[in-house]
Amino acid sequence: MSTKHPLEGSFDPKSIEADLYAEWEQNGYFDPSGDGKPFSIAIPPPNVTGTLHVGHAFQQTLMDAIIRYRRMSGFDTLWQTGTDHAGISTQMVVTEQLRAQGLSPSDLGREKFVDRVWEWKKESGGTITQQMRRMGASVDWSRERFTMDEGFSRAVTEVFVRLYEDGLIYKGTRLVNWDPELKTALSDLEVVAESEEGQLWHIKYPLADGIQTSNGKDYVVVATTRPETMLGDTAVAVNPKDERYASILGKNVNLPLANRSIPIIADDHVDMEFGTGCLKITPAHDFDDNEIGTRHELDQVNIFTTSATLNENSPPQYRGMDRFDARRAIVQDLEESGLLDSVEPYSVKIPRGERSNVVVEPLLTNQWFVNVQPLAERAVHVVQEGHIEFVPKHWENVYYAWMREIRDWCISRQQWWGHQIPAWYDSDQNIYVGRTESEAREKANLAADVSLVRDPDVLETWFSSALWTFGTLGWPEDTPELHKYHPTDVLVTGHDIIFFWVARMIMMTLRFTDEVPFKKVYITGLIRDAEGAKMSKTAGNGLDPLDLVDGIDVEGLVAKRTQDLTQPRMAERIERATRRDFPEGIKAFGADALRFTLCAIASPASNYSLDVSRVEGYHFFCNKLWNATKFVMANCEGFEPNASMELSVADRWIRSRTRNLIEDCRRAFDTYRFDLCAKHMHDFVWHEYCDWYLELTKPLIYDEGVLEDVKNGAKFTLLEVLELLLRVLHPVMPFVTETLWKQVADLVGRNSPSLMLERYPTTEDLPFDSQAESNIDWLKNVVTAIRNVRGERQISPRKNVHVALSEGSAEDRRLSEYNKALLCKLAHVSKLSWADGENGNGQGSVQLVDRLKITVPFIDAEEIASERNRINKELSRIDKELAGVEAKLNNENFVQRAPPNIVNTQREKAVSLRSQRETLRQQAAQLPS
RNA sequence: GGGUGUUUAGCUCAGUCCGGGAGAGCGAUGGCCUUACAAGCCAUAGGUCGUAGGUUCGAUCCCUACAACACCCA
Repeated sequence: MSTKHPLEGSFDPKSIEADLYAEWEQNGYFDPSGDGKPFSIAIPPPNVTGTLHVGHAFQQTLMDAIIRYRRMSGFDTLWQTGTDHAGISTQMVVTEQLRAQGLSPSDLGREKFVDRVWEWKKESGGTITQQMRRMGASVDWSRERFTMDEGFSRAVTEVFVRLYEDGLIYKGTRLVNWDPELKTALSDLEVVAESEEGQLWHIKYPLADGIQTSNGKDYVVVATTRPETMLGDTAVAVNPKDERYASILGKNVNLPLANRSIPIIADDHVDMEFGTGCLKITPAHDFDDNEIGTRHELDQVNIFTTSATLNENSPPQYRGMDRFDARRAIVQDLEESGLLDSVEPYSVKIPRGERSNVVVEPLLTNQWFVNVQPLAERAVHVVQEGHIEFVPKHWENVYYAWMREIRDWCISRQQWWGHQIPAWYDSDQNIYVGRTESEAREKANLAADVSLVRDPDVLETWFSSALWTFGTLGWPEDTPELHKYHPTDVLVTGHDIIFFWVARMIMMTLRFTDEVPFKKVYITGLIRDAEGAKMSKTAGNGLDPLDLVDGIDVEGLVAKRTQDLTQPRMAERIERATRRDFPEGIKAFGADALRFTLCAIASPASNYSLDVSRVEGYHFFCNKLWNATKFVMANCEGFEPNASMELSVADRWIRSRTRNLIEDCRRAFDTYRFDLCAKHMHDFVWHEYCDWYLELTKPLIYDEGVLEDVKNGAKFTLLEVLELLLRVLHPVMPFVTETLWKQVADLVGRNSPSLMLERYPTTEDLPFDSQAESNIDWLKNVVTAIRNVRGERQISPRKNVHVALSEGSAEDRRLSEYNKALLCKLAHVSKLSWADGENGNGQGSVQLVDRLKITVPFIDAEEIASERNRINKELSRIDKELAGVEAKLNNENFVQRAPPNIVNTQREKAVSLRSQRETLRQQAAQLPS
């Protein structure tokens, strides 16, 4: 036992967080336990190559708050954690490592390469899980899963084979996003389209067979941002309503350079206003054109190799050229032959590979697809029927919109790292699918001497993460965990992956477990910087959550934000902005402060601003709590819980208010209003418990004249409420509350080994006490009124004043007598008396609390003028308010049609305002001139 | 072009289901080192609730149109 008082000094998050987390984890407090109702959350698995960014910190904080709240409420909670294998990212990381050693993946071969990836994972794949610990995430580490684990991989294979057997997986040649550098298909999410400066080329396509347009031209002009794709054109399209081209519909144009004749077709998709209203159609290299091509059964002419160089379908002079070289050559050739009509600057959305940053090419390739239409119907149904509920609700519409227009899902990737597709080919390219090669052979009754080659492709990462909720619980085995914790209760995730992940989880889980994956989906918005700008590496305005926890100096921050920029020229601007915004770097605010901030900004809006000054404010809040505990401990040392005691009105008041807090916080948690939850906690701790209750106990504890029983009552309540408070706050700020709780728990007879295993308070714990509440409300009003006068007149806090009360009700008299000691102490009043009749009028500053008149006598004549000003100001405020109330009451419609209680409220208000006005008018008249 | 969301104090945002007295934090200003906390205490100022209509006795709230901004889809 340390002899040093553990709460000496001020709050220092560093000194408490790491040890505490290790203690929780080692003691297995995060594991599911108890015989309560199960409650489970599956974490959106972060990328194993990733580091914790502010979005993770945000979502995980909310999940942790939920899971801690439920755990404390007696549920048998499982927070399932794990990471995904992030096919492309991981492969790139390891490829980069090899390159540093002068090796390439092909030098190693597939098997050895994959071994290297596993090695990497073992050594470096734990960064993000260590960072999660720093944030206090109470996930069940013992059940941590990885999408490439053996068990999970078995689930992936099982799903693939069953979908194939059911005819829902097929192989086909379709247009996909193709990364010509990584040489693989990409999902839409891995393609980032941003506006870039480009050009729009207007090209003349000569009409065939000597025909002419209605205005006598022997050519049409098409506009394109990608002139090289003209070599793959198989039609020119115009709008069927476009009279300019009606005469040439169905005729042909001679495609320049390629020397092919292609038809002029009509399609509604063509925008008559855009350019000349004439659209070149390249079905093999453009998604829109591909749809048009399908509608009109056009040929698909693929002119690119998988490296995006021109292939044998292009004229000989361009073959082997890179696509951008070809563009220059083609433009030049067109110009020379007089077919380039014009060129204009144009802003183009350029799709780039998220990882490789090269321009992504729509390319026809042979890929595996899931036919999702049959799965989608039921997935829509479960949401419509309320089996899955989106929070906030409006995201359901986004989900429906996507599901209505759902397209087949390309699941194959041309990579080595990932779940290799369980399909084999014979020499005739016949496909055999099975859980293993022998199963595939068996099913097809293949002779042993037929040689098979396995499909080299792997499944995309989203295919495996679609199985996350049930795959992590042991499926396809029929495990007890599946029965107990599936469906999970809530999924917390961002709106950016509703389609890629949420929708696919719903479809796959329904298909294979006949259950929904989760009952609720809490959709979070995007965290932006203090100015509301999107955080990005390019803009250099990102914040690392751990920098907010541990702090970082300005040099470190600048270095972090300017390294590895894709646009190095931004570095200077980023550095300037960073030095401007963070001249002293970022202080160490601790995990609790960051967590509290993240909860506080989690309103139902779809964007939030993360302002560092706000984190600092909540860091101060932690300190406030720390100091309040210090105060309580200093005054309650050796408190004897069995001593006889009497609760004062202040004690009864704070207990009643605490009950209110518990009710508010529970409701906020239950409705996922983390912002309101944080607000309730903050307001209560700061403005009720500290500002008022602690101050109210001082006279009770310090004054010698107070009965011992009353002192005991105050000490008891200080401890009792503090202990409850720490429990209420724990789900949001686990570290500081646990540290403080360990000081307090003994004194109130609580002996759980950890606060996180304690019971979350309920409204049963404390009574509502309306009498105490109105009593203290009165006291607060009167004290504030006197302080107001003191503030305005700049009366030193050290100088006690005399206060005269007059008018007011019998209840005012009773309360003033009852609360006299407290009132005098809090308002620094040395003499409080009731002035009868005319006595005291006109002698000082006046404040009104309802009809009670509070007079603080003047000290000198100079104060009189400012007092007159103050009264006039107050009178004009009252006049304005009264005018509004009277207007209502004079309106017959209001009196007759509004509910009686509303009318009464207004009447009472009018009476009170008139009386106040009268008192102030008299007061003004009596002021010495 | 289609859809969704946002618009409230200088800044960031609450304002709850179900209409009836405009709120918080930060910032600003003035006064205080009052023995838990200057990372603090006390007080003050500041808003025609985006615009225009409508419903209603009454609209920040419900309805319509418009504007600006953001995002998604094409």
